[in-house]
Amino acid sequence: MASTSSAENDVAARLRADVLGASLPPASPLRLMDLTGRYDAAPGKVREALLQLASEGLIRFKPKHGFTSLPLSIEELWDVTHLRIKLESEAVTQAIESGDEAWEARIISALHLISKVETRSLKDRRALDGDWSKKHREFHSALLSACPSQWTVRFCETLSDHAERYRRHSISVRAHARDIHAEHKAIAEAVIGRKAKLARELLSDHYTSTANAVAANGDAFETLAKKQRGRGR
Amino acid sequence: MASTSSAENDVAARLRADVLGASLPPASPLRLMDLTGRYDAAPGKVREALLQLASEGLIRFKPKHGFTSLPLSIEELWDVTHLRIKLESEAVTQAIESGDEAWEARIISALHLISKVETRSLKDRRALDGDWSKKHREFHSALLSACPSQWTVRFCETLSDHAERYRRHSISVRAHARDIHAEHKAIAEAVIGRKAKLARELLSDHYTSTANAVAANGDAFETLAKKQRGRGR
DNA sequence: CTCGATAGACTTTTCGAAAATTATTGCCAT
DNA sequence: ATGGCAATAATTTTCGAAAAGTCTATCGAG
Repeated sequence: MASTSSAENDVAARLRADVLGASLPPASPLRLMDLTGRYDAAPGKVREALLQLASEGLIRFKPKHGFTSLPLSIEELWDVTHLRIKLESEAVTQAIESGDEAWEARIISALHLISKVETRSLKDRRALDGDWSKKHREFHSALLSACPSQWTVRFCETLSDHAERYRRHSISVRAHARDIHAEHKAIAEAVIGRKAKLARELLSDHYTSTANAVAANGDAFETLAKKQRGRGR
Repeated sequence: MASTSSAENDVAARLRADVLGASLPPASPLRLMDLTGRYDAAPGKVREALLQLASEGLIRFKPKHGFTSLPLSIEELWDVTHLRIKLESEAVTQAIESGDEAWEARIISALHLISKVETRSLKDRRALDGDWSKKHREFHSALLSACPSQWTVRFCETLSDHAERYRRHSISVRAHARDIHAEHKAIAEAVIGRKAKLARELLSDHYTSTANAVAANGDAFETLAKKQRGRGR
């Protein structure tokens, strides 16, 4: 979360991208030796990366039984979504109160970069998901970057990761790209215009409709999870 | 947080107790080899424990420079306190809505155990801090144990750890023992009586007055922190 | 006397094989 | 057939020495 300095710990970063990016099936065991092969790293290094992800709640760890990816559940989806709305609304309100021009510039910059990726994705329509997700994350992070409460933004980032895991597991991000971009633009304008109440409402709608879209495909992963669970025991 | 299975990983538990219990000075480097001696464990094991604490934000980690304990700052104290009030109020409200008899029993049980420790501390007045803190933590945990939002509970526990770090660094917990016990009793009664609004107010007062007591001694650790910081660079 | 570079000491980090633990398979008795 | 038991296989965990990196102190030049 705060400790991965990008170039430093490559394995942890790639592993996280795979967990978040739905490259790994949910609720399945993550065998240490498979991963040493997959990432070409020493067992100890992989173990360290796995432990780090476990501490963020992205995977589960049972002391002598190894690691497993988490199942997806509709209840947790809504838990994450509701809490995220609550915390992020608060964070944005505080950011609006104490944000300066540099903060506004960061938001506009991030919004621009998202739209760049989106236009690019019209031509080259595969595998932009990772790129788009990164810019999307940075946009929401920019919104919160003027919030004086470090703990609030930290929790928001954690929830953001988990929300992304659900999003990437169920829907193709490009599916509703146009709508989403309009929403982002509206949010950015409300925030920079210092309209806290409007911003909160837009943010709430934004996350709620995303969660609804995920939940619509939710039956799929619910049954999948059950199947996996049944096999596991 | 969730991954330490008590007896399993001894070093991490002891290290955490020392960080929370103010046995280690704030804002000072945690040298790997010192700790291997202190806990009589292999370097790798200590490193693992250190990384775990770093992921919880209890210590800082710079990739090739090792670990340092965190400084104490009044701003962070209030950040933790305010967010904790917000989240824990919400969690208690939800717990009140959906708690059953077993939940009520857990609260009463935990309250009883606290008072036991407090009466015991009248005779044997030293080194009960660790024991009292443990029971105190369990009481607040019991309050939240019927909250259906796992994420809210998890964040509350993280904040609870950090609040304890501040408390233990500045004031002797027994100092206001009688007042605190009355507060706990009042909170328990409000919660079990399903008076959500009252419970929220009491909880808020409880944490605010603790934070005030810590902040009153705050000048001490602020100057200490400055001295350490000046020496460090 | 100040500044910069180089050598040395000290810390952290990595790696891979050995050890401990758990899961699986095949077998025998009931 | 079924249920328990033992041996085997697979996997995780540990350990310590070697390697890479960082900080400090000394020495020489300007």
